[in-house]
Amino acid sequence: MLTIGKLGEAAGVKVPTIRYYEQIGLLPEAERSAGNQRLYGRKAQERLAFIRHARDLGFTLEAIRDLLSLSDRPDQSCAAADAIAKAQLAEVESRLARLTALKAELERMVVQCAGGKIADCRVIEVLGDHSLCATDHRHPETEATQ
Amino acid sequence: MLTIGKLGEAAGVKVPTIRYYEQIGLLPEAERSAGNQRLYGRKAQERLAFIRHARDLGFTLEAIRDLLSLSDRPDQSCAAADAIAKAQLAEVESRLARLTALKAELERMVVQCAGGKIADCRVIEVLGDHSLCATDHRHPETEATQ
DNA sequence: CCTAATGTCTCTAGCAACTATAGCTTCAAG
DNA sequence: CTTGAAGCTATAGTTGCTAGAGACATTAGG
Ligand SMILES: [Zn+2]
Ligand SMILES: [Zn+2]
Ligand SMILES: [Zn+2]
Ligand SMILES: [Zn+2]
Repeated sequence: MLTIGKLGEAAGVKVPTIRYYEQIGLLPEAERSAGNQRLYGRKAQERLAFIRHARDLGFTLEAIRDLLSLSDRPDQSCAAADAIAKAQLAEVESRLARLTALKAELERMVVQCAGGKIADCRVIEVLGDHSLCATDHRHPETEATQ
Repeated sequence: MLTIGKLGEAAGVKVPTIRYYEQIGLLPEAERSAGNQRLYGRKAQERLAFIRHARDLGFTLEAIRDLLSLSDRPDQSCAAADAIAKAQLAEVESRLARLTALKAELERMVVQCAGGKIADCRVIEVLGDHSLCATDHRHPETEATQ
């Protein structure tokens, strides 16, 4: 059995984060020692590694909660799990597209500035006027509504 | 002079967001009408457009605060402004690199799953074991939402 | 001129996913 | 046996908003 510190070290997760995961019900309540300290076995370790890995891949805690409860029912179809992964892939792809546009725009700004006074700074100028931009990089949420 | 609603419409910023920007000192306190409602002129409109555009390009409010105070001093060198833009570009580039690795890993997961029971699901399997991954996508830099 | 509908006001609380602090108790090494 | 690290709980802070409650202001229609 591991203490919370050892578990965190093993999984690459900070101690307060583990307690936070327990608090929100992502990890079950840990066993306690005689002195009221949390103790973890192999199962908890695997569960935390799963969470950590999914977080690294950008899944939200809500998605991870669903994936975990799916993984607890090995006999069922994996369609739901695959759908969550596909949604996450789509999310990553859309962020990638947006960031690519952002990068292009930022590069343009930075390259075009000759480096003089603020009054002539291309960075400041472009920030004040989107029509100087080459791409439409506006935020999806705000461009769709209103 | 515009009311807060008209200003928000013009700039593509929601009304509570404008009040929030004032509250945190990003926008100056607005003039008020006889009935205590906020009124905005051309200068405020430009400032808000600047903020909106910089947000769209992924700058933090803190960076925008600095950029705004720089843009208020047109005689000074623009080196500081350029540095902020370059830092933002670097940030975007590093997020792009990470997201690219994530995308590859998610694609692999999704493609490899044959779609049967959870017990055989490649998605669940890979999430539980990073050593099944082809790339090292770890190290979670702050996953800012954009 | 009155009324109804919308717009605006302040204030508070909530969202994700942690992170940090304070003030304790428990544990392990020397 | 003492000391310092590690653990405990509870609360508050982070970023950039967003949502709600309950009251006041403004505007369009009849
Ligand atoms: Zn410049
Ligand atoms: Zn632009
Ligand atoms: Zn599957
Ligand atoms: Zn991995």
